[in-house]
Amino acid sequence: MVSISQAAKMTGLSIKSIRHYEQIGLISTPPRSENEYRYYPEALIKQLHFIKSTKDAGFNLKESRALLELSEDNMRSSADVKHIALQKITELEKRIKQQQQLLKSLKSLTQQCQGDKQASCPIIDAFVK
Amino acid sequence: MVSISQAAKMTGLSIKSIRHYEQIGLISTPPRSENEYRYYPEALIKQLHFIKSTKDAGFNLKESRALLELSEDNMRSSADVKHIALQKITELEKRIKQQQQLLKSLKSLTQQCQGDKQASCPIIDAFVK
DNA sequence: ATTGACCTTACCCTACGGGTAAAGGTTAAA
DNA sequence: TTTAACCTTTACCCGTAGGGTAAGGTCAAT
Repeated sequence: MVSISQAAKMTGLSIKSIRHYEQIGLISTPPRSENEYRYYPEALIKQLHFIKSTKDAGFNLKESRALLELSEDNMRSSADVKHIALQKITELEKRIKQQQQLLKSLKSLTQQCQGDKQASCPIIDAFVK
Repeated sequence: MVSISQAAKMTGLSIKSIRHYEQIGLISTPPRSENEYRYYPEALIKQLHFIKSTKDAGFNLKESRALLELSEDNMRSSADVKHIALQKITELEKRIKQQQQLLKSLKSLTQQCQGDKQASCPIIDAFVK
């Protein structure tokens, strides 16, 4: 009979997030006590743990949903899981490269900038062009 | 007398974005013709160009706003600009590191996964724990 | 006169909750 | 018994940076 705040503490999620996941149908509907308070049986805590893990691994809620469904599907093939992971890897690699590019040009501009009281600034100049 | 679609083409922004920037007060209010169509004088096109450049450099609209204000401030000190750039650099470095961590663990998990018809999958196992 | 391309406002949608309100429940101590 | 402290509920608005779409006004050419 764990309450939502206890579930939050146990899983590392916020109360807000837990209710949000319920609202979008990501997790099963928790039973309610007489006073309408949600409570969370084992199975639900496990779902929440799972979601937290996938989130920590960089997946968004849509991907977390797919992974959760796969995790609960005894007939799944590991190929399907691997596919999702590989997509995320590709995405991460692309994003990282982009950001490294940005970082590089930003660093270069910043090094050229005096950073003093003068108004002249190569960073601004680069954006005005 | 360039129209909004012409302004969009000239700057590489979307029409939607241009109207959005106006709505949030990021750029000056464009004058309207008799039929209420917006049109964009030189000065506005320059602002839009500037915003596009800062966006491309990885800044968000709040930061773009600050940079645009600095760019139009003759009394600015380049130190203020450099400060914003340095913050962004720190942020980018942090994000890149995080994502590299995620990428690493995801790659490791994925390599352990057979990716066949079997259900057993170390990726799922990692999330269940 | 009609078509197609353009413009307008207005509304809903995204992801992931944070913040807050207003209302009510539970528990333990004074 | 009351009170305080803490818990829960629903419900709304806020942020990012616009995308999508509807419904309608305008313009130039056919």
